[in-house]
Order: sequence, then C-alpha cells, then structure tokens
Amino acid sequence: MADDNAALSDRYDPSSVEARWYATWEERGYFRPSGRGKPYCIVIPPPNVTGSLHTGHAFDNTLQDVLVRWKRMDGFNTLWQPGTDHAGIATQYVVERQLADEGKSKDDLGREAFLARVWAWVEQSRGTIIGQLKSLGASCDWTRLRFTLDEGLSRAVREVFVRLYDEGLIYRDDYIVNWCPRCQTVLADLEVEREERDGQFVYIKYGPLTLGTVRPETKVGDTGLAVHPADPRYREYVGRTLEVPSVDGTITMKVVADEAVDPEFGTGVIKVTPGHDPTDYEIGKRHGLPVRTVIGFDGKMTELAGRYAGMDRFACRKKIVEDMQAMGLIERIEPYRHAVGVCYRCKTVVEPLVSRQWFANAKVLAEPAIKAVRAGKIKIVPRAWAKTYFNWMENIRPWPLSRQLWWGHQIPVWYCDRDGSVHVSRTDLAACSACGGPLRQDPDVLDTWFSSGLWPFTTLGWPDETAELRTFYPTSVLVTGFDIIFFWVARMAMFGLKFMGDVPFHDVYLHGLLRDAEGQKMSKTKGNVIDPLALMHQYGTDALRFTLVALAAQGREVKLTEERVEGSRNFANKLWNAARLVLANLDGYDARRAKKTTPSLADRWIESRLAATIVGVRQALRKYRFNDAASSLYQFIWHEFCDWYLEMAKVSLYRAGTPEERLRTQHTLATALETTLRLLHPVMPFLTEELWQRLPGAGESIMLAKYPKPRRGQRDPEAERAMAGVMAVVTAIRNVRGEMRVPPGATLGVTVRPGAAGEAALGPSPALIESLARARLTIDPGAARPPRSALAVVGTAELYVDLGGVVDLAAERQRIEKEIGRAVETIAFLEAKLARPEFVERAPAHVVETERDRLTEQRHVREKLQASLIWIGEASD
RNA sequence: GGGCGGAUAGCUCAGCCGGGAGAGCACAGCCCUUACAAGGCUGGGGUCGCAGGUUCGAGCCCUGCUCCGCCCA
Repeated sequence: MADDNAALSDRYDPSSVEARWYATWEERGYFRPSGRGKPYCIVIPPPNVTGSLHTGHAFDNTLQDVLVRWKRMDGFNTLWQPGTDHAGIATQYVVERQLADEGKSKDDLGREAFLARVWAWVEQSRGTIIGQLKSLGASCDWTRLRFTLDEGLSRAVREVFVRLYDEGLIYRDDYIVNWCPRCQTVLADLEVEREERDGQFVYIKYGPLTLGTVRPETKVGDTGLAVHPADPRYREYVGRTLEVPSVDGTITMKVVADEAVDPEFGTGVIKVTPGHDPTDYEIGKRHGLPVRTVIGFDGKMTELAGRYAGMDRFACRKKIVEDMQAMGLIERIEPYRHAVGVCYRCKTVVEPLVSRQWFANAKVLAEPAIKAVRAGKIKIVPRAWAKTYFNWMENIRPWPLSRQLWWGHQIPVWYCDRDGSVHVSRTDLAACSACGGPLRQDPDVLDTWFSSGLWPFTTLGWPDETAELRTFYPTSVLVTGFDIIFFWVARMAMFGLKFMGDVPFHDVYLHGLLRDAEGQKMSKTKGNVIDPLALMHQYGTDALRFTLVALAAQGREVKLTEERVEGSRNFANKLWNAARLVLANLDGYDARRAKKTTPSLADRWIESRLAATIVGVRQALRKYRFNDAASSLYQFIWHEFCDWYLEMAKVSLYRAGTPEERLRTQHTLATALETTLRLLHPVMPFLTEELWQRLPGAGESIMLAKYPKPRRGQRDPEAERAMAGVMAVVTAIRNVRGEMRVPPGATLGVTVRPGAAGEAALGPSPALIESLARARLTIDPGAARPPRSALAVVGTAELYVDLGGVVDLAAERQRIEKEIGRAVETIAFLEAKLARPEFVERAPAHVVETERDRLTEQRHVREKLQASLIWIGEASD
C-alpha cells in the first residue's frame, strides 16, 4: 500500500476513479435497502423521457443522494426509489417534431405505429437518463426501476380512476377549456403559460356603444354585450337588445349587467363571446347567452364565422379589422402589450373552447391535503412555500383529466353507441353489458400528472399490498423544485391521503431552480443549457456535486457558473493532496500504541474543531440547509485541517517531535482524515471512497461505514482558546512580515513579552509558532524593545519583530498608525456604548461584561502602539 | 387585481433566537517553503435599497415607499 501511495499523483484525477467505484458499489448491492434499521425512503421525481437530463436534474438528484447516503451510513434501512415519467404531451411533442423533420405527421403513421415509434424513443431516452444518474453517483436501487406506463402502475391508474368515478369525484362535463391547436389537446390551467405579446386594442362600434378588444376575430362569435351594473354611463342600455351593423349584416345583441365587468377598463363595455373566453363563458351562463363556436380545434374559423370560415384565426383577425375599417365600424386602434396564454410545451397560443372532457373534483380531494399541511403532517421546507400551497389549494378548480393525445394511459371508459351507455372499468371491455352491442374505448389519454400523482405508492407496489409499501410508505422526504408544487406535490398529497389514508411524505424540501450566470432559465432554444456530463467530465463529478450542494441556499434562483465548479475541483484537489501528505507520513504507525500517547495542543484542537464540524454538518443536513453543510466542510477541511493542522503536524513529524509525539501526530492525522472523509462522503462520494480505501484499517467501503456522530466530551474549549492565542501570534508575525515586505524565506527573530494575561498558551507552543511563522522566539517578560524591530500587539502581549538592519522606519510608522486608527475607532465606539446608562442597566450582564473587556484590551493595544510611535521617533533621531 | 420573493463587498450570494457584517470568485503585494501554483502568506474593499418606528441595541422585528423578479386570476 505504501507503494501505491507513493505513486499518488499530485493532482486528483476523477476519471480514473468514478466509473470503477460506481460499478463496484452497484455490483455489491449497496444501493439496495439493508433490511435493518428504521426505514428511510425517497422517491425520485421521475425525469421525463424526453431526451437527457440537464443540470437542474443533477442538482435535484445530488441533494437526494446526499440525504440518502447520509441516512444509509447512519444505519437506516434506506431506499431511493428510481424511475422515469412518460410525460404525455412533452414526449409526444418531441417525437412529433422528429417526425416533422422527416416530413411526416403522427396521422401518417396512425396510432399504433406512432406509439411504437414513441416507445423506441423512450427506450433510448431512458437509457441516457439512467446512465447520467449513474455518472452522477446516484445511489438509487436500480433493481426497482419503475416507469409510469409499467403494467403495475397502469393498473393503479385504472384502479384510481374507477374508484373516483364510483364516488362521483370524476365526471364528464361540457366546459370551456384551454385548447392547444398545435398539440390538438386540452390543457389544464396550469399547463398554460403567460407570455407578453404586442397586440392591438381595437375600439369597435356596436351601434350606440363603443368597446375595445384585443381579439376582434371573435366578434363573429359575440352573443351579447356587458357592462358593470353600477356603471351610470350605460344604465339605460341594460336589458335592451341592440340591432348593430356588423361585418356580416346586422346582428342583435342583448346588453347585460355583470359584476365581472371592470368599468375602469377600456370604455367599460365588453363584448361577450361565451365560446372563446372563460370569463365570457361564465357571464353567458349567468345571463343565458348562447355559445357560438367560431374557431375550431384546428385554430381555423368555423362555418359559423360566415365568410371568414376556413381562415386561420390570426389571419382572420387582420382581415376582420380591415373589413370593419372599410365599413367605418372602427373608432380607433391602439398598440397594446398584453399577456396571452400559450401551451407550456409548444408555446402555441391556446384557444379557449367549449368541449366535453373528463374532470376530477379537485375541491373535495384538496381538503384533506390542506389539513395535512396545516397540521404539520407534511412539513414544507422552506416554510414560506406553504402559503403558496394553501393559496392554490384553497382556490382549486376542477381538474380536466383528459388529453387528446395518443401517448399515455388511455382512459378506462367505454361507450356503447347502440344504447348510449357509459362503462368505466378496471379491465378492458368488449361488449356492452346492457345491450351486448360493441363498445368503443374513449380515445383520449389521462393527464400525465394523474399517474405521477400516484408515484409515491405505485412505485412501492400499490394497488398490491407489498412489503415495500408497508415498510416505506409514507416516504421520508420529497426533494423537488418549487415550480411543480401544484402540478405534482399537491396532487401527490391529494392522492396519497385518498388512497393510502396517509401523507405520501413527511417532509417536502423545495429547492430553487438552476439558472445560468445571468439568471436566465436554461433552455435549449436559448442555447444556455449547461450539460452536466460535460462539467463532470471536465471537473469531476464530486466537484459538480459539491458546487450544487454549496449553491443550494434556500432561495429561488441558483446561479451556476463554471468558475464555481472550478473552485470545487480545487477543493477536491486540496483534500487529495492533504491525504497524500498524511499517507506519506504513516510509516511505522501503530494505532494501538498510538492511542496510549498524550495528544498535543494541536491534536486536541483539531479534534475539537472536527467535533464541532460534525455537529454543524449534521444539523445542517437535518434542516435541509445543504449550503451550510458544504461551507462547514469546506471551512474545516481547507482552513482548519489543511491550513493549520497539517502545518503543525509537520512540526512534530519533521522537526521537533519525539517518537511518541510523532506517533500521536500520525494517529490524529489518520483518524481525523478518516472521520472527515466519512463526513464528506455523501457530498463527494468518489473521492472520499478512493482516499478512504488507502487509509490503514479501511473496511469494505466507506458507504458501509458509520456516519460520524458527535460524542460527549469531544469539544475541548480549553484547547480551542489556547490555539486561538497561538494563531493570533502567528498571524501577527506574518502580518508584520507581509507589511514590511520581508521575504517569506527569511527567519525572523521575535521577542515575546507576555502581558497581564500571561499568554499561558505560548508556553507549550513556541515550536509551533516558530515553525508556522518562520521565526525564532525569545520569551522574556522583562524584555525591552530592541532597536530595529517592529511591534505587534496580541491581546496584552507584545511582540518585537527584529527586522535586522533593514527596518524601514517610515513604513513601520505607517503600519502602526493604521493600527492605532483602528483601535481608536473601536475604543470610541465602545466608550460611547458603555457611557449610556440605558445600555449598562438594561442589556444582559454578559453582554456588558464582554464589551468592557474589549474596551480594556483595545486601550492596552492603543497604548502600546503609541509607545511604539515614540520609539520610532527616537530611533530615527 | 390578489399573493409571494429579492435589493448586503467589484461579481455571485450566505447571514439561524436582535448583541459592531461573512464566504467563494475577482483585486493588490510577497513567495515555485519537498501535500497541493488547481498552491501558500498578507492586505484593500460595505451608508446592509430609501424613510420612519419598536428596542439599551436593528442587516435581522413593525409601518410606508422605490426598484427588480416570480406565481395565481
């Protein structure tokens, strides 16, 4: 092993490590639940099988892997359930576009051939995605991989549909819905995005009235006019029927009064087009206005549009305005920027249309889901999102379930055309149970979120009562982006409570969304997508993972930059090299003998700091404060272990150490590093395993090792205090060196004059200070300041740094004056604070005490520094 | 229209229960000191968006305002 270690490169090379360890872990079955301990379960947010994963997925899955690896090491019976989502409309759209590139449409192929084509794509995409997750180090139990269209999950979908139908919670209705003319399907409100578009606000004359509209083409679908009931301007028209000249002759329109009209907007009059606007649909219902469908499912004007029939809706908009202008029906036209609804997949402007669809009564389902969050049975982290959840859930609207797609779970409903009966069934039906006539299955499929809403229990086996379901439901935590609270989190909460009688997860951790450096959402069309594989390849998977964990502050935007990943790569390299140093110095190390030796101040200090880090990291993970965990680890490893402890260890290893001290140092090096690797493993699994395996006494895998636990008595406040003193002295000497431009190579003579506090810490540690500060120390309580020396004040001690013949008195004066300035400022602040009786009387005693101590110390510092100025004055004479 | 965020160093962002503000990167100076130049040491840099209020004390709590962003209708 020593030979291996000697051969360690001075740079960490992830490529030679990652694939090897992942394959080993998977082969040995480490990702499967151990079957021992309390259950801990995360179900993966199933990625859409629409291609490959982006950095946002890497983010989401890294956080899950951190939790899962941590809990697994902590002795839980851990399951990370993987799978993918068929993603109805999204996947169908991707494949349709592929076909379009070949000059074909899905209708050319027909339903069956098209679906075969989608399946082929799915196989490919799914392989890519799983490969990416494995590259990321995701410790999912791949033997349990699921897909929303799997036989079992499909059975669950039917079961749910039938039960809800039987309870009257699923029903068929004619209603105005969002229609995507490109995808040829209904969309739920959630699936419609708003986009700002430039348009025109056209003021049209309707007989004696004038009104503004952004959709003049729907004029031929108008069946009424509406005003606000309290609007005095139009009171006389309410209830009247107007004969108004229009593009297609004269039409009669009833004027109604409705609260929904905003009298401030436009002229205060609106045209009512119940067939093409949700608000108008409601108004029409209230006042008995008929629905006139003038735009069809293809986005073209219908027969009812008269001479515009067959025209595209946007072409018609232009034409109708021209026609009305020619007829003098347009009063004026204003440019107008407004938000239009577009399909969330293909960005086509949606058309509100009345059609017959299947709906779920979301209001009834939502109630228990609201209560569960209120009662704390589901804990949303960060808490602020609970408000958003309530806001939506309390105003939830019927959920349109059917989609006019081919890809997905076909709705388990059969119609008999002979007797008009409707049959809802768990199993396929062939003949009408009533009349024996042939049946026709509803051609539509279910909203993709209908099946993903069942994910936490269908992946565990439901509707069968499996052992996994009993063990792992409710799952422990759901980790996902805040953008799918409504789409997914809310639906899982509803379905879980409905069908399992319990919440689907105890915690929901909602993270921000990954953005590029400019804060832009990553998208393929913008070309700003960062490929996770490319980053992993260039910087190492652990570096990417560390970066993502460090960025996971509980905000809304997570801005990823390559520089950040580079920094993490450097961090990995730092740890790699620290381990090299440790490994290169373990010759003759014997753990059993080493344990009997006495730890030095440095040993006690690093052990205490490590204990503090363990507490900090565990606490951060428990609270899903991933970035805090990352910075604790970074701070400890780089700035405490490497910057200080390793440098101090060199002293006893190379210079001042007795054999026993050397042994003890080896022991601390080995154990502290070993513990640190375990503590870091969930974040950087590959590097930690690779190094851990090289340490003496390593086991089978770091994955099976215990996660570090805090133990009573590990903190050593005395050692931390003493080390703080040593570090302050070292820093002060280095400071003088830096400010006075003394070359780092030169050894400085330093006389220490301990002050009132005694600086007891200096006693056992001059060798440490000498080494770390490259100085030769003389400790003398009675020392006078030698000529040609600079002064540093640490606490109540004075350090005289001998600068040989080269002291630049002007530079020294400048340096001292700067420090006096700082002390004077602090003193003034503290004096003012302590002079106020309110502070002294009302602030807690310990706060007052601390401030008094600081004042005393700062006064002392100022005094010494001022004396130094006098000394400089004399010396320069 | 309703709701929710954000505004802190040049940049990107942390900052928990109120006790003189931190990190990474960037910047400046000195160093190839045998773990690491993907490095070391040192340093400069802040009216915590604005205005009030509560408090002995406010980046943090309250009110109002300005600007930016997101969600819902």
